[in-house]
Amino acid sequence: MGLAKTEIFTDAQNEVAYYAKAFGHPARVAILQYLFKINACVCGDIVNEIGLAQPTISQHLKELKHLGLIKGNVEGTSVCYCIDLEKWATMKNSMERFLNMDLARKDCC
Amino acid sequence: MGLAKTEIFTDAQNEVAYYAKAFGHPARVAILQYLFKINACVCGDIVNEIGLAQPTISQHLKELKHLGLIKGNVEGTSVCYCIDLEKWATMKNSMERFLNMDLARKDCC
DNA sequence: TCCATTTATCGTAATATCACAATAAAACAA
DNA sequence: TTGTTTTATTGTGATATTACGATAAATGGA
Repeated sequence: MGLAKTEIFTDAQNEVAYYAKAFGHPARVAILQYLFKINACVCGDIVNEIGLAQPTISQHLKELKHLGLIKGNVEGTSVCYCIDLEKWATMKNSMERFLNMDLARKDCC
Repeated sequence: MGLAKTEIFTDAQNEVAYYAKAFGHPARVAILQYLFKINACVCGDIVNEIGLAQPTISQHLKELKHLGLIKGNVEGTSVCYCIDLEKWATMKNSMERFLNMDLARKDCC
């Protein structure tokens, strides 16, 4: 079906999956890293930085924007993207709660 | 194309994407949480715990096993799955390095 | 106004993912 | 051996993802 049965999972589980899915493509990982590196907000030279076509980058940016992890400010003919640090913190919280499951666990099998 | 251009990204970027992709489905998140919760290793009552058909669970388990995050021990007719804590730590390291990009960053835009 | 620049959107081809019914395979019990 | 239980595999339909050429839309400058 290509369609996950989100109804049967908890909000927390769906949230982890939701964010993780966004990081499930190296281009989006690279875009986020680049936006963090270039402290000042940067626009479409992301296309030059990453080796993908402009429509492809635009598509990835749209997904990240939809998640709320980045914001885009229109500046003349170009758009300046940057990380939404508040949202990043929220996401990080959710992901870390998941990743830290191992603390408090003993060995197995 | 439905095919990511992994060649143009760094190993670290691809690794984050690789793990994140696995967490990109709530069923796999739920399976891992369940395996952590049931400290003793657990077999196919994962199917009962999660509300998905047996072949579907088997498929998700296969992916997690392929990643190395879980191990399966055959015990008679059933298979006992458990978290591979060592691999989990490796994965966590990779993910946290990515998630902690924000430390050391100022505000933007 | 007309053109150049930049980004977004559309359309589409190739591939991947998700879910499950049907069935096979493996192991044990009677 | 025959049946039972448990898990894996196969096959398939529905949908999602990735990538990009072509084009539209927006803005500023000549």
